[in-house]
Amino acid sequence: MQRNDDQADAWFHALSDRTRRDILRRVLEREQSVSSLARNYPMSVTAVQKHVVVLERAGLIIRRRHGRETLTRGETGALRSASALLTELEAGWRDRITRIDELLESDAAPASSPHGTGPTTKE
Amino acid sequence: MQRNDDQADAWFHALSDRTRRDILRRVLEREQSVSSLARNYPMSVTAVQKHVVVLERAGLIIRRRHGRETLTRGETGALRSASALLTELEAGWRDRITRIDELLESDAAPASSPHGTGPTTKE
DNA sequence: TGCACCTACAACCCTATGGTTGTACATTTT
DNA sequence: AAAATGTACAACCATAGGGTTGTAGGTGCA
Repeated sequence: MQRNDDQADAWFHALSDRTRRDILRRVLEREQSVSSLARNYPMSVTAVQKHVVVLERAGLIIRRRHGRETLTRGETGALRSASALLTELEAGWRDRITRIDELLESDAAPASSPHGTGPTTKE
Repeated sequence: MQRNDDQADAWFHALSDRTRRDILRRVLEREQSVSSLARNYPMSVTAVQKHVVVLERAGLIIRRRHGRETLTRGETGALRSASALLTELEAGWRDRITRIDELLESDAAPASSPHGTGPTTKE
């Protein structure tokens, strides 16, 4: 149950930055390398690379090595789950929200959760 | 168009904190005062009050004065819009995303947008 | 009137976040 | 082989974020 909160924290934090949302938009359309993505923004490649890492940790994208470049593609499953979570929140299905993992039909591996201990919010 | 990004920034930032998501969950069920909300969390009333303000600025909740207390209730319209945005993102309706305002059929007044200038992300 | 309660807000602290530059290394290309 | 490209990562900086305490004012009630 704590794990779901971590997951949601990561999702929404990743989505709270417009650059990251734009990156996500692009890699949902087609797989792209970091440097090709970076050309679209007024910031360093490193900055974009960091954004990509954040998206990856949140499970919103998947990266694979291809030669010297790292191709990135969007992970629609996680996005769908995030959307579903909001719908559940609105609907008040409080106790069903624990089942987020089952919503992920894709192979999205959430990777590590860098987010530390938050408030105990449990009830 | 910039306004939509501000709106989305506010939405997802507000949702990125588990305490705020929990507060939102509660006030979607029933209208509550700040101090009554605060009793559920291991933090000061002031901290909770700040969270409530963040949610309000994001347009996710609405507050009204009732005597000495400030009652808070959830705003389902904004939540629905945020969910719709994710769906659009996933579907790749890139140019339709500009219409967020129309998605808000409710009377959700987005209030002020304290979020400053971000990256130019436009394309 | 007096006291308790609810809220608001300023000031402060520490950590997280988004950005930078610089270095290092693997892969392509010439 | 040499140069260019793509990534990764460490170190650093400034600001935003989440928390605290303290002060102050409005409302309810004995």
